[in-house]
Amino acid sequence: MATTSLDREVEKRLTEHDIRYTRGRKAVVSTLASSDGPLSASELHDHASGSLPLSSIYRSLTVLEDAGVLAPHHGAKGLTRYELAEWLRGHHHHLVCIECGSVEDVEVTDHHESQVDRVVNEISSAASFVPFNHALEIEGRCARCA
Amino acid sequence: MATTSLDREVEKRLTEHDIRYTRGRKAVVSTLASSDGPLSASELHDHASGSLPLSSIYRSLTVLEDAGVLAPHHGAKGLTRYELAEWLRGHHHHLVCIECGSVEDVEVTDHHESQVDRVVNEISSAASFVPFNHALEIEGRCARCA
DNA sequence: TTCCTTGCAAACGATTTGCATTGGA
DNA sequence: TCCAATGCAAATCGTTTGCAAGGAA
Repeated sequence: MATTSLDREVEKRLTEHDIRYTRGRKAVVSTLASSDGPLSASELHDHASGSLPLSSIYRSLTVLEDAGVLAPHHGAKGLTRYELAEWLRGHHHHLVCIECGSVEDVEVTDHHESQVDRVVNEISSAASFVPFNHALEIEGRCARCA
Repeated sequence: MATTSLDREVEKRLTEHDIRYTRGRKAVVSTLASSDGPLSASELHDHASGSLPLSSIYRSLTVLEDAGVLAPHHGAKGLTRYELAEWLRGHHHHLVCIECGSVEDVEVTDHHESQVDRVVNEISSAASFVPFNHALEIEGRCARCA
């Protein structure tokens, strides 16, 4: 497991929070970094071939979320999947397949993003709501299932 | 429990699916109809003062979702909340409060909606994804918590 | 050494299901 | 009547937690 620049950024963030960057936590971060969409605890468990116990994965996920390294994504069947936070991965949206349940990340052009932002701000201010972030989820059939 | 036009629409839909529109199902639909946001099974249970057993509520939710009367919303803590489907409630988006966890519906003007639609279509086609629906979730602080 | 972290197993809470009973068309 | 729907209790499944052992500063 090579130390990447992402590792260094995460480590810096964790150090600021007095949290150690351990084997299990590194495994979770690096697996998520190489995934093209959010993963659940059990998917991470499978990916590690069962070497990390589920309970440890859950604990890592909680710690990393609290430290702002990961962001949760709540999906069908009550499954919570995690992905790297936006300051690490960049802002993106999700394509959720109604057929196979997969979630795929998509980058969005600045042009599109600014349009979404404007809509978000206008909707929010009309409702006296202070927007913090937004998520655009597109449901449909992925290239494989269509 | 008066029979509203909504009741008639739901009943028609259920009849087409050979499903009965019973007491428990009516209670679920009417509670959701008068709510200003999606509700979970236990919230519905509370709302009915415990008169409907949780298992029956879950079964009603499943049946009504399959019939296209309800739509699920997956939120924090793995909670699944339900709301009336769009053909009954109209298209809308959600304001999710990061402070109190409440989910509030917001109507969106046609102008805003068409902008979102365009972005959704362009993102999708670039990813060979066939969009079916979309959900814009705005996270932030609600008027009460801000 | 001193805490933080990990593993395992037991505990939890939301949701599902088996089965006998009830109820609606 | 007859089969779908309901209620209760037991079973599942994702997730959390207590506690003792292991590991990093």
